[in-house]
Amino acid sequence: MEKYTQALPPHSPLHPPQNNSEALSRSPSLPQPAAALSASLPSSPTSPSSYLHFTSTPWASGGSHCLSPSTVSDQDDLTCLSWLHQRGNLLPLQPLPKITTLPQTLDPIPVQQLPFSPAKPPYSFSSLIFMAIEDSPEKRLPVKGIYEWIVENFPYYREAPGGWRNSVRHNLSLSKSFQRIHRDKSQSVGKGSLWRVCPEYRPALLEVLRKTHYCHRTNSNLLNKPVLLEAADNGQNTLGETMEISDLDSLSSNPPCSLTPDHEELVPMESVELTEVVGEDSEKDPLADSGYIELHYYQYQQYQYLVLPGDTELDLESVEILQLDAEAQEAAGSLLDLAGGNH
DNA sequence: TATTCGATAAACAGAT
DNA sequence: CATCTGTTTATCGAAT
Repeated sequence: MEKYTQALPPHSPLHPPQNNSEALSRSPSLPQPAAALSASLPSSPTSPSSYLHFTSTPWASGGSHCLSPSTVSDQDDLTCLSWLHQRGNLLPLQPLPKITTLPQTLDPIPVQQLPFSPAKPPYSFSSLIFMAIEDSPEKRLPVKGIYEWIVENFPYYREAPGGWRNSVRHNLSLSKSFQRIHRDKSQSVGKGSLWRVCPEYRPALLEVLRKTHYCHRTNSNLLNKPVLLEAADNGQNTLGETMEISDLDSLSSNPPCSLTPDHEELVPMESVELTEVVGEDSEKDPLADSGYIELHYYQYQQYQYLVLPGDTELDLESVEILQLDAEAQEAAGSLLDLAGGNH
């Protein structure tokens, strides 16, 4: 099944069923980060003067990813690794277009001009909203921004009846995973509030995404838009068998998420250097644009995880998860502190 | 078979 | 006034 190569704490959202790797197994109290990190991170920690900027695509720009200057508020998330796209020395990634197979026009494409109808994405609305918000520079979006992100990244919704927008709003209101944030009236542009992901539900949302991805993959690039489109084109049921992952309710007993300030900033992780994370076909999906496919880096409780792709495949089936111990955290700039240190 | 969950529709109120 | 946003309720189908 899934290839995890380390030992996660009992409360890990990605606790592996088995196959703990001794080489990557970590105890928070046993510093040995170099070996752990070097297992998947070729280079070792170096200059603290280099920092990784956690940034992402401005939701309204519709343009390329991760090109906007980083601000403090841009860097508040541990899961978005869009900064990877900013650093040519880290990844052989270039800023990727959001949609490589569809014209990025503002005008909707008439259905009759499309060679086929895009297949409905397998993701639940919660996942779509999650991706949209996480792909925003400040990890918060207005409803309209969520709409636009979904339409931009999933052509299905470009043509779908408008009811899905109602579903988005319904999901935002109903789901505990999302928080409504009142806008600063002095700077408010547009109606409504901003929405963000409740930090405590982020691991679960990530897990849902990961499982959804895994369950629907037929190749290593399941989520690539071309695959989605080709599947629809060929009438293949590449994404047909939906498997709903509903583990969010397992968190329903958790204390209500707090409105702690976003984590942010610059994280010294010069050591992170990845190669071979992208195949020759660099067409990306929205998850990949946000770093979900290539790599996750997030905090859960007192632990932090660095989820790396496997040797060559860029899919979540073959990721490796590294639990960063205290020393690694220090080398990485103490992300615990950045995360608020409330765990 | 009952329950759960997600999707969908609809109604409504408030804000812009 | 129209539109958008947010909430709530209800229903349905699929999965468990």
